[in-house]
Amino acid sequence: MRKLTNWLISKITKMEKATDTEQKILNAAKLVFQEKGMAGARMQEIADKAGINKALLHYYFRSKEKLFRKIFEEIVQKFLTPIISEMNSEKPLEVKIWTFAESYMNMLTANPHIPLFMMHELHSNPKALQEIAHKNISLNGALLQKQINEEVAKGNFKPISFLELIVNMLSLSVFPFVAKPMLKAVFGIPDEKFNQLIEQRKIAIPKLIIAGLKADCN
Amino acid sequence: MRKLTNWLISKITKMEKATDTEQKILNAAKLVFQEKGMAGARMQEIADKAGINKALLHYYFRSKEKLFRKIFEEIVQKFLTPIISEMNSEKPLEVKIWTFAESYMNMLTANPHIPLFMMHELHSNPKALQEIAHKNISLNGALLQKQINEEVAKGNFKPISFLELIVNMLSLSVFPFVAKPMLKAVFGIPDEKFNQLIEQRKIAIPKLIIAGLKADCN
DNA sequence: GTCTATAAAGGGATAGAC
DNA sequence: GTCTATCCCTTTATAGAC
Repeated sequence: MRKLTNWLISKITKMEKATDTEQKILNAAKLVFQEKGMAGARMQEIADKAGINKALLHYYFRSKEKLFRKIFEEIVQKFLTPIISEMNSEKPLEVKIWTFAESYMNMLTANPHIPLFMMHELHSNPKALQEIAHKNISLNGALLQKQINEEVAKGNFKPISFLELIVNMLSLSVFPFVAKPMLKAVFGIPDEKFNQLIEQRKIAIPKLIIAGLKADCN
Repeated sequence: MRKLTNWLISKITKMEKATDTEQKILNAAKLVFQEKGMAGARMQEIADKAGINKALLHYYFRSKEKLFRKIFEEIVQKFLTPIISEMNSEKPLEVKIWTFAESYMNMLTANPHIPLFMMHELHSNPKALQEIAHKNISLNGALLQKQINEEVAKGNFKPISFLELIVNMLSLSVFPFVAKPMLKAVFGIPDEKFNQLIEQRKIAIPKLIIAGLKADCN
């Protein structure tokens, strides 16, 4: 009986330690991969940041490749889900435009490295997304286009394809985070001023997008 | 006399070969570095693409680091010079906006990998640009701001900082090239449709920017 | 200048003890 | 589960012949 109890305790302890360690690894890996990319990341650095050693990394995730995929999938999800679910919602078009900019830039402010990381890795391995993309809900372009066309019919908006609209919104929202190092260097912008710029864009972007849509602006 | 002639011919031949080989290396390195980034690039691949062997790479450029810097500087120049010289020109503001979008996207169409490469490398080594930036002419923000303020005073434009304006123009023009792999995967866009999108944006971007500036659009 | 061969370092992955 | 020690392949860089 005593033996059984000890066995249980040990088992549970190990399980807790396991999930704990696994989480520490994932957190460390997320940091390092986002900072250096797949090619630039070093298993040693991930181990150090997680407070363990390389061997244990391979015990949990058999290879660098496997560990990377896990992180990559998670980040792709985080990047795409908000866009897709917002655009697929039944809200009125103008509401979507307003809420998307604010909520998305909030997410990016909390995770500023996501866009550049994702774009870079996607560029060096375009097939990687194909599989992941199919696991997710996909964007309902038809719905969005229908909403646009309704506004056009009412004489409120000029015609535009949903793709153009999304590219415009993504460009204006995401690019500053991708270009942050350049903006800092070329214009000498300190962090504080960058944050102000982002804050201000949560309002400026919807305004710009809508001004571009309005039929009475030539 | 015959000997001297031969020596000269050999010397000249070697010189020609030298600049020729150097150029082949630089071209190959440009391709590989842009495709894989500094960390992902392999000297072997550069040598193969240049039609020579690794040893010769090190003969011309002592290290991967040195070769990379050369390429990186050239690309930064190519990315920044058009923006800066266009914005520093004395043309009227609206003309700048129109010509920038078209000429810049033409350059990017011919060199589609430049933005992502530059952003990625700048992210992993922010100090690198500091030195390069100082070698170049810098953007004259005061001139641009003066032009904006004049239009505001005339009642044509709403107030905006030159930084916001530039970030908007850069975002809309550059982001599609950075996001191309994602757009292809998520929206299933083939190359041909992507090119159409870019072509169409040469006109759509200036229109959008100016609609956002016009005082009579709310 | 260009090559082949090789040194030297880096870094992912495994063996085996605890 | 976690560690130390080590393997071994990859990749940068150099030596030396032609």
